[in-house]
Amino acid sequence: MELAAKYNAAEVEDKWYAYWLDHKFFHSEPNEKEPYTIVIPPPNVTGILHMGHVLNNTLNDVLIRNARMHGKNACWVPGTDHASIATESKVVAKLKAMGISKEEIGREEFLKHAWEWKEEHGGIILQQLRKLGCSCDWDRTRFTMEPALSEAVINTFVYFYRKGWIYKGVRMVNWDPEALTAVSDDEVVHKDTKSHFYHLRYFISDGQGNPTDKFLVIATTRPETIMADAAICVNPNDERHHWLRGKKVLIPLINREIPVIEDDYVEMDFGTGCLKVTPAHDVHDYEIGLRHNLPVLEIIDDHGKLNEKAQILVGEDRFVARKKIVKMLEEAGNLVKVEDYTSPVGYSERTDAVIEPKLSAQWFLKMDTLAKVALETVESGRTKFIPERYVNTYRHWMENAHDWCISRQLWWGQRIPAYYLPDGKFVVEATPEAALKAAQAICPDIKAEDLRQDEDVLDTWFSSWLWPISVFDPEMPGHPDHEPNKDLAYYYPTSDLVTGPDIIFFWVARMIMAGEEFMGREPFSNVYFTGIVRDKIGRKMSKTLGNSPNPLDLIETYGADAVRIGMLLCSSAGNDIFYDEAQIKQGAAFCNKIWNSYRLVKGFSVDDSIAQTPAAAAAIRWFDAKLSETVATVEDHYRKFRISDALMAIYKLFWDDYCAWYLEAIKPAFGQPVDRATYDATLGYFEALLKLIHPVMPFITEELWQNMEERQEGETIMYAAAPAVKPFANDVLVNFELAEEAVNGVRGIRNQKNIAPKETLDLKVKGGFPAEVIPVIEKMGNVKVATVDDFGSGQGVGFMVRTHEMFVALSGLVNVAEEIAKLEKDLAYQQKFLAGVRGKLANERFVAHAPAAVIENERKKEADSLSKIESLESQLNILRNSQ
RNA sequence: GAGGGCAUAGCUCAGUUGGUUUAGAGCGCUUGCUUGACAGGCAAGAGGUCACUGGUUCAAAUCCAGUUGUCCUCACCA
Repeated sequence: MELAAKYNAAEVEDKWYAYWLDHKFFHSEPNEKEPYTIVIPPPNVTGILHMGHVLNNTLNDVLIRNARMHGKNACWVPGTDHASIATESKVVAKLKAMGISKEEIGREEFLKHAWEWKEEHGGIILQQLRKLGCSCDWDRTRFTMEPALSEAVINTFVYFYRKGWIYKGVRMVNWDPEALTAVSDDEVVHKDTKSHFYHLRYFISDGQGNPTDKFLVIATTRPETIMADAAICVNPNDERHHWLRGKKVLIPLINREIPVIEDDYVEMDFGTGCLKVTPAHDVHDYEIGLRHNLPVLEIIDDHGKLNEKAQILVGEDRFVARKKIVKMLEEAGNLVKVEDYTSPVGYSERTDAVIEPKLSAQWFLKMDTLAKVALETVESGRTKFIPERYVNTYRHWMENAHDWCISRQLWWGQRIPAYYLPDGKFVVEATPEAALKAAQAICPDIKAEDLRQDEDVLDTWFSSWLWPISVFDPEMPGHPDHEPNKDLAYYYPTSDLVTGPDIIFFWVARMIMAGEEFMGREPFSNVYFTGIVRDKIGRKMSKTLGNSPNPLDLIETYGADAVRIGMLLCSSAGNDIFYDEAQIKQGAAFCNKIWNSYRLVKGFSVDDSIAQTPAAAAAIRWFDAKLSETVATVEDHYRKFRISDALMAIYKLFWDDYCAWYLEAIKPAFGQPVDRATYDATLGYFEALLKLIHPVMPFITEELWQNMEERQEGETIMYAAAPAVKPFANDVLVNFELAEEAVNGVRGIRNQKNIAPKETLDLKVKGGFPAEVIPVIEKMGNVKVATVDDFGSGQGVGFMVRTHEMFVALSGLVNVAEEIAKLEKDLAYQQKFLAGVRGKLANERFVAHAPAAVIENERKKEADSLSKIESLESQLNILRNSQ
């Protein structure tokens, strides 16, 4: 096959991806082989690919392809997440643009729109993953809201309800006034926000609802909530306020009378020591209210606007109301002062709206047992975290886990299977039919139309926590007695999970809980936490900053292999990634290097009749060992999830060892053919290199592998066996390194003296140097080597390769005074070094305490140093005599 | 406020349980090369008081304590 002069990534990538798909190479079925399983962290169904996905899925693909080439039955299950809040708000926005509100059209109509949206946008991100080269088993693609998986979720709800771990309760929840739903504690982001501390004067009531001239001062950041005040609270130990005992005060502007109460919760030295208690609109106030039996008066509605119970400013948004009421308070003489104040305020993770604490009826799942078990899973090491330090974070959360608020006031999601009877009682059943039956057991006359299903849906994480189970066997969850089906029995537990640390609680922890609860064991053996992708100067990638490149543009420009390399190059586990396009360029350059190294070899003409050169023989002996050594290193890196180190080891093997040394050593002179043995060995090494790098660069490796010889239809590098480690002699490596250093020495001298590489030099080497690599030195250094006992008195420059002395003969080019100065400097250093080593060896305590190997090493240093000094002195003598 | 991570070359990072002289790599930088696959290349080179202070040890980038800087997680005071 002819090979293009340049690598055309776009063409090659589409061709081979289609080929892989056609042959179903990504598809896995249970068989007798050992499984290697990954479930994808399901991206939001409406999402589009960003750099974080690129990093995550490249890592996943590297692991899965590597496992496949190591003979495992590799299965990577893809899919998407219905992402209830994110998707619902997108659909709401779309409808809004069309002038439609969701309340107007109702639940069923809205869901139709949502499904339409899903059908239209849902597949995009999965298509984009194909561009990246991801070898997902697309036949197994799942969606968290597809019927089977939804059923699993509902069954799970029923299961926990029957177990008594799900309960409905009125709680203070985090209300998102924009999305109009409660969100869990974990979905609230606290941000320091500039606001004001308003000091307000509350007058003491005379008992008839009239103000006296006495007053107290409270400090608040939320003056718009004073109409909902139920009491003023002080610390019982605060003597400054004892005079207030039993008194009542009047809420400014509306003059409603409220009591002064005492509670330890109030800090004496914060603010004025007086706290206004607003049970309906603050979590702590709610608790104080419970302790003191205070009435709860809600004055803010679901949209964050004041309602009629506020009496004033009705219908105003809470923030507008704040501004207005401050003015009113000032005019009424209740405003003492305003301070600037910065305090943490909760925002909704999804909509960025300020969270409003709100009292409402929600469903909760008890966490205590689940968390305890899941903590043990990780502490025992049955699931390992990489990097390990995330175990600390995990433990902290697990030990403080609150019950999980699982209901959401949304429509896009699995609807809670609770059915209310007209009298307010409810039953929990998986289907309306079962619910009717259950209801009739309570109240025999009841009919289907009398039952009303709960309006709320379940938190998205309540479906994704089943992911490693439900993708294989959707019937499994909720039926603990159910025998796992064939797939689940084979693929569960999965092997590795690659995800970001930001969802360690949302998702990872909860999958472990579900895994332990339903399967009795961990859902995965290893969790690899990636870092967050940041830009070059460390900022998070974001749409608003515009610092996030479109991965598809990058793939188009540089090729998917280059993008994959670029992301992997500087991605050690758990460290944030500083994205820089230069890394992708480096990846593209590497593709180019691989391509051209193959073009060189392909261009050789082979002559079966000629013998192998000694240089080629030495190079082959060496590269054989070097390859094995590197493969061992790479495998070790993979085992430890040091993916970027594995990549770098292969990169250097390919570029430095194979291209710069091996190919140069075996390359025939221009116009000359190469012998058969060398040619075959070279192609063999090239194929091994392709296999080694294939998990990282799937496309170019397939292209070249297919080009190397006529392959059968259905053959692929994807299933080629990874190069194995063969035993090798270490001295083969050491001897070649000596040759490299000798060549480097000669090149250094050329550079220094401005001698053209073409000019052949005479190199004298003292006896004892390994003879087998001398042809390599001659070829690579363009020198004629003579092994001698003595360098004689000719002009030239000496240097040392470890303990071996070398001498390049040069006439007329040597500045004797300069050389002498250089040698003297080296000599001085060696003498100082020797003194250091001898000092150490003279130290009795060192000799007494240090292990024998360390002392032995010091003695070797001493001997080497002595020999170097001797050599330097003899060279100096020669030079001095020549003057 | 509580807990945790990190601090090594201009940048991004290794440094495998303390022991090779002068602490490594990739990129970048400097210098020189139409070296017959590749200028997306080749060759040579410069560049680091291992954040600071103290301690343990025969021996510390590595272990311990403190300081400073930085990042993250959790909680949150009205």
